[in-house]
Amino acid sequence: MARPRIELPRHDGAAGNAVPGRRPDGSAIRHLEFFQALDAVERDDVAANARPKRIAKGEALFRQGEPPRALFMVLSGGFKATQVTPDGHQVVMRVAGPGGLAGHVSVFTEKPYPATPVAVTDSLVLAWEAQTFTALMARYPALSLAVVRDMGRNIEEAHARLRESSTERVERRIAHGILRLARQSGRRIENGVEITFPITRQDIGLMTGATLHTVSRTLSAWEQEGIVDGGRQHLVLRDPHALLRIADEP
Amino acid sequence: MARPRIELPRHDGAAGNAVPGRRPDGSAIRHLEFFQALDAVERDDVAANARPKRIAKGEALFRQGEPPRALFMVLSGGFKATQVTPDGHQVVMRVAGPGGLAGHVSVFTEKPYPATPVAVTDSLVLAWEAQTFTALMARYPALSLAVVRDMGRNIEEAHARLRESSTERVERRIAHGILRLARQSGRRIENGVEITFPITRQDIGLMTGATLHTVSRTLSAWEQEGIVDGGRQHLVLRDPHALLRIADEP
DNA sequence: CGTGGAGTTGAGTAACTTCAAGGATCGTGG
DNA sequence: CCACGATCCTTGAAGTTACTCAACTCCACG
Repeated sequence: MARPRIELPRHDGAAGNAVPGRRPDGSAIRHLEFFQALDAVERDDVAANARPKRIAKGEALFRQGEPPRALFMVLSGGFKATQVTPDGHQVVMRVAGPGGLAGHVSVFTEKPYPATPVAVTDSLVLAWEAQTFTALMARYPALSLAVVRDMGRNIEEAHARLRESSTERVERRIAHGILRLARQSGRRIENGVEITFPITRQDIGLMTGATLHTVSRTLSAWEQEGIVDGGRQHLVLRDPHALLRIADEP
Repeated sequence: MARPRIELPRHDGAAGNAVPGRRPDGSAIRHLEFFQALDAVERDDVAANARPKRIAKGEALFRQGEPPRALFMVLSGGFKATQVTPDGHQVVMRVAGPGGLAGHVSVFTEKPYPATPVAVTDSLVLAWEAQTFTALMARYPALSLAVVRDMGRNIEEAHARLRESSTERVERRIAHGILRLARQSGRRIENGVEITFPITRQDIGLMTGATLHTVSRTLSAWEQEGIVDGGRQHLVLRDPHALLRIADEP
């Protein structure tokens, strides 16, 4: 699973990290759910128009405020997109794993990127120039529909979080946040579900609208009850069903 | 501006309220920002495939939980989309005025409608069958791009609210909520901006994650300071600049 | 002219945050 | 290989925001 650490990031940000070697074809994206509705020819063309890039752990794909020149799809690794408010607060808007799009919203609305997606692991992404991708969408209706479906899911998730954050107490929000993470990057193990995404208490707080203190306290309590098993940047759900109960009941 | 009260809603919900008279052509939608990127021929075809419907004040366009058979565009009037949580809480997810889409997200994700949009005034909408609209999108790339742009804005708004609800105090959230309303349905008047959308304190609370009590207290305080002028289901911003200050400063 | 939805206002309190301090774990360089 | 700095995590105590509970007023409409 561990990908060899890459040499050194050149320049700042994502610039100039193109993967040496062959240009991508359909085989790189065939397995992704996002592209299922495209046929082989379409996938090849879409992939051929992208540039692959490696992003080292801790590097940003792009930065909040920059004009949206490109849009990305995560092939491997993962990103957390954090937004900084004018007064210095931070929020984690989204975590994206393999198959996730990033930067597309800004490309379509033609407004600056609203957040900074930072790689939480060494990652591999495909990058399309803004105009290239919209041209592809015009050419392949199936691609447009895939985008629209993906954005629809984004909206539903955002609305779910919105609903949670204004009707639910912290404990339940944290439960929901963790379940969402598990759904997105959980792996069944021995006895439980492991969250493969490296994430701190702080991050969970920024995702659920709580302080890291409250998150820590809550997770400690759950650990007492055998519901989860925590570690540094690491979390295992021992009893997901109990979490579901906390998330959905009184 | 006042549209004559329509006779009587037949059946329940939105069924059977088709407007008698001519089928729509491009002229019905030409002025809407959403359709700007389409040419006249495309607009005609898109409009010709829609059915116009009148929805009386208080009626629902569709109901949360129903399968998404159609998607709608508001031509006149307005809707507030409220979602009811499993445990009985309510949230106002969105208000839509002329030019706003409704139900599209569910059509694309193929999941049940997540909320119930209720007309706050007698309203006129266009309705497209789900398959009809996706077929139109496949035929006209410009339509796809318009949809994608609109959804992008939805996402940005949802994220903005999400950020607000987890980093800001009630007073600022209320300020933001009211400014958002004003931007969407505000009308410049004598001295100030009137919110034409009929809305209760309760609704504002459900939009901003506050109780109606807190909203009432806050608005009362602002009224004292001459920032707003309130009435029953009615609100005038006397000093929008002051609200901006409250929304964006310490 | 009464009824019910909408709005106002006060008092008490719970849920979280803030403030504060210390402990655990990682990885890096000597 | 071990020491040390930087993160990350834990836990206690004090402090506040905004919610809950409760009572009352105002207005629009039939």
